[in-house]
Amino acid sequence: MSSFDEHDAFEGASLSARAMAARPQPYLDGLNPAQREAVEKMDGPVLMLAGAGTGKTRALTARIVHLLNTGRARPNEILAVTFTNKAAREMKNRVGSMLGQPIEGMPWLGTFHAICVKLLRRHAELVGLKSNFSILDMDDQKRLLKQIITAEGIDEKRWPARMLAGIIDDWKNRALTPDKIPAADAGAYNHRGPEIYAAYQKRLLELNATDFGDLLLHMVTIFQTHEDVLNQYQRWFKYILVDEYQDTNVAQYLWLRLLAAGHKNICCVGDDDQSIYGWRGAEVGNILRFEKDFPGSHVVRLEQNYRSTPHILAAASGVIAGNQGRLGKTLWTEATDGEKLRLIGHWDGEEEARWIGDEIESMQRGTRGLRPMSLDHMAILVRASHQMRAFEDRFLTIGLPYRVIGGPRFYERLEIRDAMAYFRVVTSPDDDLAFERIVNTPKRGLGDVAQQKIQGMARAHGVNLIEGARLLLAQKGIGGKGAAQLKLLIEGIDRWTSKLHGPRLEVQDDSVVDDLLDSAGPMPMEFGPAEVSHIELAEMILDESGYTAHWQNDKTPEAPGRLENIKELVKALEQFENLQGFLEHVSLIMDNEKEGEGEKVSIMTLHAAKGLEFPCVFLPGWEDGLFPSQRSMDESGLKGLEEERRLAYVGITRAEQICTISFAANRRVFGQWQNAMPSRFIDELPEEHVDVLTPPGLYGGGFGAAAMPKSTLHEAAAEANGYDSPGWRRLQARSGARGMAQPSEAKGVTLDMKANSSFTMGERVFHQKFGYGAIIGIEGDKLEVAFEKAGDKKVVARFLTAADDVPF
DNA sequence: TAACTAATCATTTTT
DNA sequence: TGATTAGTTA
Repeated sequence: MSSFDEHDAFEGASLSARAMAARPQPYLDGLNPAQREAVEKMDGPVLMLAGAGTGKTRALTARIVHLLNTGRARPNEILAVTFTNKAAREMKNRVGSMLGQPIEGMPWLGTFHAICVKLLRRHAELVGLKSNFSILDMDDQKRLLKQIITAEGIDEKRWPARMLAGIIDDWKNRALTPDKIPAADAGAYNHRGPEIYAAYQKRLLELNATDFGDLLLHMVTIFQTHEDVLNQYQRWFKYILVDEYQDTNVAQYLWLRLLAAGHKNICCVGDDDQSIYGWRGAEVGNILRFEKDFPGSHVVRLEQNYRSTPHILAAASGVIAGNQGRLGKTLWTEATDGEKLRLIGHWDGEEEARWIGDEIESMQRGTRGLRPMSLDHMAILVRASHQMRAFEDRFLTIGLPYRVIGGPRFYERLEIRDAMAYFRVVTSPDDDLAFERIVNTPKRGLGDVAQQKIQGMARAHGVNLIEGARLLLAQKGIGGKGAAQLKLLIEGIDRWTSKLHGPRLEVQDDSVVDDLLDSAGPMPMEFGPAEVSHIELAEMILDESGYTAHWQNDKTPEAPGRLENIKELVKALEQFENLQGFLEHVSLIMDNEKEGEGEKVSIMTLHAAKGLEFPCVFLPGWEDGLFPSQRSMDESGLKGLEEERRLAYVGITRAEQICTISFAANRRVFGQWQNAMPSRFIDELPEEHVDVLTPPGLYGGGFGAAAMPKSTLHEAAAEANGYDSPGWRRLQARSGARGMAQPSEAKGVTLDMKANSSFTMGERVFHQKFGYGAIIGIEGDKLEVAFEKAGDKKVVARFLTAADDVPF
């Protein structure tokens, strides 16, 4: 470590390569042979096949450090691409700590999207954009498409904008510009797809905007049509590293291949068994084809697992073995002990949630001779986000702290999007979508009619909406209150825009692209420093527009929270140099990693769980149709099923020590009760690595000690297609006898007796739905209770029980 | 123009 | 079932 302090690794680029090689290489210590091979094989294409939990990130970061340390590349000559911002951040941190100093000098470590934005800002004019283009989110994208569809007179009921957005995204993922749509796709969207796609792209250019897919697509187009530009970057990026290569789509693949064609030093890391984003264009084929695509490549397999017990690995391997056409890996571990996977069936989804809640609480306490486990070490991984609700409901009721990962995102909230739209209007005046959003927010008396007039004027003169509004005012095309308000708004926008920049400077000569490549900054400076800080400007915009006041005057209960969020937004600005930088950051940051205090159980989707690990993992909802998802199977057939199976593999391999799989016979879907068979993946679990748990009994395990016979798994597995195995039917019948006879409030009935005994003021009580609370009023058998989570409620005594007697 | 009511639709997964 | 959206009415 300290050796790096003595000789600065970056400045050392001037030293001879040999001197560099002589440097100590502590980061190589402790790598296993495969990892070490992946680090030291620096030249030529390398495919690092890294199974779950095999120390992939460690190898990847060591490789970067090794490249730097041996003088093969300067920090800014390494292109390191990840999929998520989180992964990028983590890599940055780990490289930094391995080097013993922060890495300011790696401007090209980031997500595909972030790197493409940076590139596209520099070459925007090559595709008809200005470098201050906006990045539309999916909502804007949909609104724009809707406008186009409506203008085309298409029945939006039959051909929804959503569907069109999906089709266009798909084309962009496949790097297809409107002129390259294959004949096979001509029929898309009622045969109008290609044509409307073209119109959409045209409109985006007019708005000086891109959508997500464009960021990559435009860069691929530029590379394909401007050899000089491509050559510069090919020469510049001496080494390329790609994380999660199995998740790349065609556009990303092309982008990488174009860039790697120079030095051919590309190292792709991935795991074909963890490819779970096929639905959004990822091509497992990319990783499967690697050796063909990059001749002379070297393949390294990381197979030693440092995460899970042998039982968990064996179970995961057993499941994934059902897939065809894998590159093949055999995970192994030095660990010996550990519990088998646990499998349990439930009557319905609520019972499943209840059981898992109980289980979590008892693990937290420490049961069965196990040490108490922190809630932070437990996670519930679901297939679809709607499954989360059952757990949230239950955990709220029993007061179990939880955190939802990947839930509604901060930047998707109404007030945040509004505020951002104001900023966008100022930084990118052509962004009509942003203007539309704010023109009547807060209410300015500018309704549909007025907005139509502005639109019409803008279209007639071929200008943006702001100019359109200006013309409309000048021609007195609008009157009354609205006119005055609109005038105020336009004046405001002018004022804010003028404060955005300082005086204009001489524009730099952009002849030296290499200089640009060196810098991490977004753009060459064209303006001097602004007189007002961007933070002050933001506050000014929000105040003067009346947006802040709008929420201050709002009396709905959520208004204070929204104001709070806006405050937070402004605070977040501090970390950026200007509004543009901030907007860009926000549009690319999709994660919401707010670490609340206190330990909490994590709830997330299987997709969100990729790359994470927990000592204890619950995998609920393993029912055919839900998981594997019916939709996946319908849409993509065997491919879909295999992706679902990989999802199962990802889920199981998240667990370090304890993995509990469960399923329910009945579940409410859209308010409708539906029943389902246990997932076919359950049958694929190797029996010898699974313990089948007893379904929870009524009144403290009354259903006898006889566990659901172990033969269930076996029997079900034996019947290749059938799920009405005797064992399952038995379970169903049993649970049914209980569940049907005494529906949801079975426990409540027993409680009634106790509930009738009198409560006293201040007593701590428990309610099935509202959770814990204290008695604050008594009127006969009606009690007023201040619930901790649900607030004050009047409740009939029979629904309450003393908190000490809390059931199950 | 804005607030209310009815109808519809959705549940995969996200940079 | 619940949220969002379109359409209707005041």
